[in-house]
Amino acid sequence: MTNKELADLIYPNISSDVSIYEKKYPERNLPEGAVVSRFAPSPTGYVHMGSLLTAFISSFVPKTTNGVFFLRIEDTDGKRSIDDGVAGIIKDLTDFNINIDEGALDEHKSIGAYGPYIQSQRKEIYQSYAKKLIEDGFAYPCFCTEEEIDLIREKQEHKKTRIGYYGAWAKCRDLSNEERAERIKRGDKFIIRLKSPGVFEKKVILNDLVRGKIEMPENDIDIVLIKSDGLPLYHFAHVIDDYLMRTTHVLRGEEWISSYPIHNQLFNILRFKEPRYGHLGLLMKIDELGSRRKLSKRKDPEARVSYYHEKGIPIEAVKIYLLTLANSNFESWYESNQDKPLTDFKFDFKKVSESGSLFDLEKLLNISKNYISKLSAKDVYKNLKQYTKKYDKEFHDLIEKNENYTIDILNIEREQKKPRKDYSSYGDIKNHIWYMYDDLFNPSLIDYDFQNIKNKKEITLILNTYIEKYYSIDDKEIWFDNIKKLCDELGYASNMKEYKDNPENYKGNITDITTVIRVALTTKSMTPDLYEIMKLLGKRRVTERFKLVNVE
RNA sequence: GGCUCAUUGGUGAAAUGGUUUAACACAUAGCCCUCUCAAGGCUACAUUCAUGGGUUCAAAUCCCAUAUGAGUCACCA
Repeated sequence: MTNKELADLIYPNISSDVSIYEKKYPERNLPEGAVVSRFAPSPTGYVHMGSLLTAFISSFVPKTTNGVFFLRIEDTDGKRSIDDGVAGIIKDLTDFNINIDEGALDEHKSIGAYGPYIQSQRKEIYQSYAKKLIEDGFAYPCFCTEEEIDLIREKQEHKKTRIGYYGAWAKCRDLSNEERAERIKRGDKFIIRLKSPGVFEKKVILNDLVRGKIEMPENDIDIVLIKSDGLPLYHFAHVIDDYLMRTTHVLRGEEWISSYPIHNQLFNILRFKEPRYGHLGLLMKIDELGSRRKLSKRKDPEARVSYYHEKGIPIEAVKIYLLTLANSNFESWYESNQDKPLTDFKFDFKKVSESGSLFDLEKLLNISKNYISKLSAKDVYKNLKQYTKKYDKEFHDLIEKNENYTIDILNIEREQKKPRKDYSSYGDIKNHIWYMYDDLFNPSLIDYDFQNIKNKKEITLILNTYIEKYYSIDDKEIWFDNIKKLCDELGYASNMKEYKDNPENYKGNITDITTVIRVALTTKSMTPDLYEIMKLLGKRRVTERFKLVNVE
């Protein structure tokens, strides 16, 4: 019995003429140096930050080279796929402004001429190539059960030899076609395995975009090509898809390095042009015991893309952070090109970190702080409104009701060469400005702490004297002069240098006085510029809040 | 266990055989400025690049061994 006859028996309704696919998906007509890259996740739930990083880089490079970035859904494992998985991925991507040129839009729709972009819809293509491989003697049906495979592994472990289905261990490899046909006709379950021509002692070299040359043994394992459900395994699907979709650059996590020999072998056997590979370091985190480990979706909230939305960390800041992790020369580039779009940055694979980066939330927050500080108050307001609409409805309604007032608050010490950097995220803003709103200002719940001045009578005296004789908010200098006069009248030093020289001459100094006023107005001893706050509060509210203190 | 990769300060890292007594950024500490805070300015923070050998006039940079960490060895991706 010939291979062809066997192949026809296995796939009677599939054509092994793969040239139709070659014609259907021709080489792309793109300018010299254009990169075609892709993001190929499984729909297993929300996107991991590490995946987002590779997705981001994958989308970034085509943009700077006039190439194509596409999305392919790898759902060949029915057990892992979840409902709405595709929608979740697309949402995470669009939330991070990662736009695809081609690919799946949802379970049924897609854009681009190289589809379908969902692997479960490409079954026939894979089977067609599998059939061809059987005809050419590079693949065969394997009837081993799970138990038999386990047994082989046990024996190998016992003998301390390499584990896997290869060489003499591959029981079904040397079955005769007659025997194969007989078992198929008998209805035995089977899968399609590669008849690997590899020799373990020989080496293959991966010329990695980020790591340079890596030498590995050839693959000699008869890996599974097609599972018993008729769908391909990752390796087979990857090779066929990225060839047919004319991918030029495959960017993926470093966990894939060790399967490169398989991919290389498959590309050779199928006579496909191999794409370039870039293996990115994994995102790490220090765990409770002080050792490094992979950032885990299950254990670490910050591994989830949704975490940043909940916190209100600007997408742009996360992108900037991701780029600083991804490319070591990005940070200095950004430093001097803040006004330019991120896509102007020339991404360099050689500048990609080879070891896994520690994910540093602190640094991200700092980047976020800087980023927010450079926005206009109006933009901050807009983003804050959008954020609170979803995560803090009460505050959302409040700032919407007081739009201009809120913008004024957000503008405090903003329009200057070195703006304040108070807010590390939109979720953080309320903590900084809640006291500006009467609705949130509930001093009955709070203990005032006036710091140095503890005497209630003295506090009342300061506040009363101030409001009666020295209150003024027309001009910052006059305002400050008045505070100084208040100090002089009550026996506090209005000049700090003088106070430092002769502290015994005074009851205290100007900072004690401003602290009393500040705490009375805000309950906090640390706030932005007091003058600005009073100006926005206005005399009515200042008086009211002073009275609240007096009541005590 | 086999194979593979990695290892520079608290963190991200630069440097790829010689202007390095290791850049820059975050964090930390101190000082200055100052109505508080934040910001900003200044200063401090690895005599040393996991350890041990070797090559070289010269090594964080090349080689070997050891240690540690990571990844991978599925009809998962």
